[in-house]
Amino acid sequence: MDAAKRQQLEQTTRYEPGEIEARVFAEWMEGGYFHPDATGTPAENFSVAIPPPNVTGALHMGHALNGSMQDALVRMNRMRGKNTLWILGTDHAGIATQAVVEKELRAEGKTRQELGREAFVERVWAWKEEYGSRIVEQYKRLGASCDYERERFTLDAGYVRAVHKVFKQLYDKGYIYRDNYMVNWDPGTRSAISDLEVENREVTDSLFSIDYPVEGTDRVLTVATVRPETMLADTAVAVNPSDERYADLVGSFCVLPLVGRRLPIIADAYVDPEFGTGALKITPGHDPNDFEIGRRHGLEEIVVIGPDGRLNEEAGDFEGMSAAEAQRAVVAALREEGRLRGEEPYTHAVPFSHRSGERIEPLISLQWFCRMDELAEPAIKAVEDDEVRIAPAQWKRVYLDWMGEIRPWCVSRQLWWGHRIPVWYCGECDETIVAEDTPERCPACEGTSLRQEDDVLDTWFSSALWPFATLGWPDDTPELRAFYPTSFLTTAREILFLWVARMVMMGIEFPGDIPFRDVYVHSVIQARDGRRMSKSLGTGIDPLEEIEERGADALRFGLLAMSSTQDVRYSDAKVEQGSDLANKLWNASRLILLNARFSQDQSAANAPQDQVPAAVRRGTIQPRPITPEDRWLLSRLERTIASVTEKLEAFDFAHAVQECYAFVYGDLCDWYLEIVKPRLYEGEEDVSATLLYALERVLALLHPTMPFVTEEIWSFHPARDGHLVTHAFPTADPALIDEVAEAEVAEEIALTRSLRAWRDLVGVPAKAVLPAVIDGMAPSEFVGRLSRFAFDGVGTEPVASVGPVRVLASEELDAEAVSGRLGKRREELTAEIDRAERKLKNEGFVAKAPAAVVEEERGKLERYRSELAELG
RNA sequence: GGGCGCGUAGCUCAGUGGGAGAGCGCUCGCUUCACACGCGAGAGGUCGCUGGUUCGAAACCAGCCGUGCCCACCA
Repeated sequence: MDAAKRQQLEQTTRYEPGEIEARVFAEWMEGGYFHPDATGTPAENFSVAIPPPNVTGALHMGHALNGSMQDALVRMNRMRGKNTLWILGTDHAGIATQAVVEKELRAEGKTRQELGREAFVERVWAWKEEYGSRIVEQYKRLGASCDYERERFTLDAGYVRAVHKVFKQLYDKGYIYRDNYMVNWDPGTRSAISDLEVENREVTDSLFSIDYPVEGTDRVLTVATVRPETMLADTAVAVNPSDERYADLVGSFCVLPLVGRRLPIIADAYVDPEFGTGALKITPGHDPNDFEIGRRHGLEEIVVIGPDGRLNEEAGDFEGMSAAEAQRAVVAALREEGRLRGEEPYTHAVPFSHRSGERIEPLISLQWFCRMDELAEPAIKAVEDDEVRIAPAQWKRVYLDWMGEIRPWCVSRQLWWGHRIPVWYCGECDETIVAEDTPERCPACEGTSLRQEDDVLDTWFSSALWPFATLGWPDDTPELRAFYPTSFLTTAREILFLWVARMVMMGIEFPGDIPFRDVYVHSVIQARDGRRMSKSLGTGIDPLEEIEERGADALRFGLLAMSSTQDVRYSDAKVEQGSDLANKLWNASRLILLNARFSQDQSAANAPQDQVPAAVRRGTIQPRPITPEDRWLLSRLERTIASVTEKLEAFDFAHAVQECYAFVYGDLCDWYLEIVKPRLYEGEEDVSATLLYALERVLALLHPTMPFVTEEIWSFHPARDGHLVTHAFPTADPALIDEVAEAEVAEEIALTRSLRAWRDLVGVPAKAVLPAVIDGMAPSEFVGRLSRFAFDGVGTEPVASVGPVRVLASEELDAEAVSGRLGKRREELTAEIDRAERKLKNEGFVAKAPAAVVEEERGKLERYRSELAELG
């Protein structure tokens, strides 16, 4: 360490992340550590494809949590010498992005229709060029060690090729088809959306009962509906085939009020005879169930509500009204005709668009669909066989249940921004051409008047290709060979179906292998008050503000600490705990680095080689334990390394970081550093070596979760040889586990604590050193120093016992307080003895509990009794 | 309607069969030469309720109460 660095370290008594993070990140980028060569095999390498954020997005807590988890694993594996790739990029996010640009246009008083498709799409690209990399920059603030040189976008040229190839192959296999079918129509975006983009909400509507006269009789069938306006499109009335009340009417006709259309009365098992009157009006054009029934019975499909949510020319007098207006008008007309039998409040689940928030209008339209059964089959097997492992375990079940009932996927969207469907229609011979590249002429008639399909693909169609399209598929690239399948995916559970399942299906179908080995479904971080974090509710907490305030390491630590398996409220205290830890590390390091005596012969070029590849620099300083406390520290450290590693590998990030915290605060700082301070100040080389060794390992162990502070401290370490990012991740060394030293020092620590507690309870002045003698053992020097007792026996009468220690009378001691404390201790012991005795008198316990447990209880009783006897 | 969670200290959460834990907050004492974003010592829980299994239950089982999420085509 040169003089300037030493001075910097001496003067900086607090860790200040703000000044450091940007510089450290720039060093990493300059070093090219995040940009691996495409060499090796997927089995040897480690790779992760980031869930691509929307180009319109700003980093939110979900990203920050997700990113913290991925980065922890990515960094750990990189430090293990694996060729590690974390690929990132953004999603074109059809609806969201189109909405942002349309809003801009509106502010200028323009619409996209005025602009025209081509100009509009150009405009969106311009927007993307200007703002699209914002979120990528924000990931850097978090410290995410992505390969920023391999950034991808779901609409870049290579990606478009992949999408076209997939579409064509699925079409050629007969999975993709075009059909007039009932879809979830979102009047807000004026597009069809998939089942997964619909959310059901409880709504209270009116349930209307309407009389439909039966033709040729004076009977009526009373039907119930919450959507009376759709009656204009009714094409039948259905009853249950076993319903005797109506058996004689099946086959005859009703007359539709207001319209006069003849409606066949049909029998279908779907109808519940218990509900209402047991007669159901059938509207195949505007109800998914009725649609199914209609197809079963070959009913006419009439559509009265158009894509704009208004009634069309089929609606006669009601044309042009909105659905709500039409409802009022239809009800009024029915009432006038005396057909309205009743009206009552009715609460039920109603579909709403996840995208626009508007109520879904189910209607029949011409869309592109993808049949999923065949694709799902191997994707089910992959998860059943744990080729793709989903954790926590309950999500495996959820995945399999959903996949078992998978339905066709509506993949077309009536938008302009996105992958325009690679289908062309021939204007001359009606041929439909599906091609990867724009065709010159019709292959059937050689005609050249080809018109491309207007619709674009669902954004998730391209997202589904993410793990392999980003690696260059469909070309056989070095990246694909080195990094596919990827190793790990972490995701929020809400996109398990929307995204994860589809990647598994597409991965197996196209590159021919699963897209990732492990999926970890993480918990949701809620707002501080337990509500959802959401922009619209104003409950979001901005991770960048938190980074600004406490540092990226603090936020990362906090989020990981919060992320147990259950959903959890955002906790400022956990983030603060992270910044406390960073500061603690910084200051403990200052103590070590400014006082340790380092000489080159400590650096062990002959360090034992283990499994860490040569490409990774390994630890360079060897410890020199000479006391039990040294061996204790090293033993505790190795245990911590083993445990933290195990937790990280099991995606148990919360416990991993908490254990790091406990080791640094407890074992290292509260005890070991306090214990060895005298030796350190004397310049002892042995303890210096041990401390530098321990610090190196601690920094490496913590680097995956707190990369900035550890990298910065490492820059002051005398053994430093390059950045910490590529330093070897510590492997626990079982040779350093020392049970004897651990037990011995643990006992001395316990004694120190009880001596301190005793003094506090008796009210001894903090600085007073109390005379005492100790029976039977010669404790380490630190026990007396840290508890401020002098075990030299200089003093008068013993006045109290604390374990093996006899405290001697001195003027600092208040006799009354001492005897008070003594009495309290007697009470405690009596209670404990009573408890243990009762337990041991229980015959069932002695007979059935494991011998070790009984023995332990006997030992305790023994100890309590003898302590009580000593107190007199 | 089906499924999955959760209910533990004032707050946020750990803890899957052998004497209730962490962080924050609170109380008391310390400007001890790494750190006052610090150090030391404490107070504070009939572990939602009721039954059951067990020598032993916060943990396992059943029921109930409260609460959250996912899936679902009864108008």
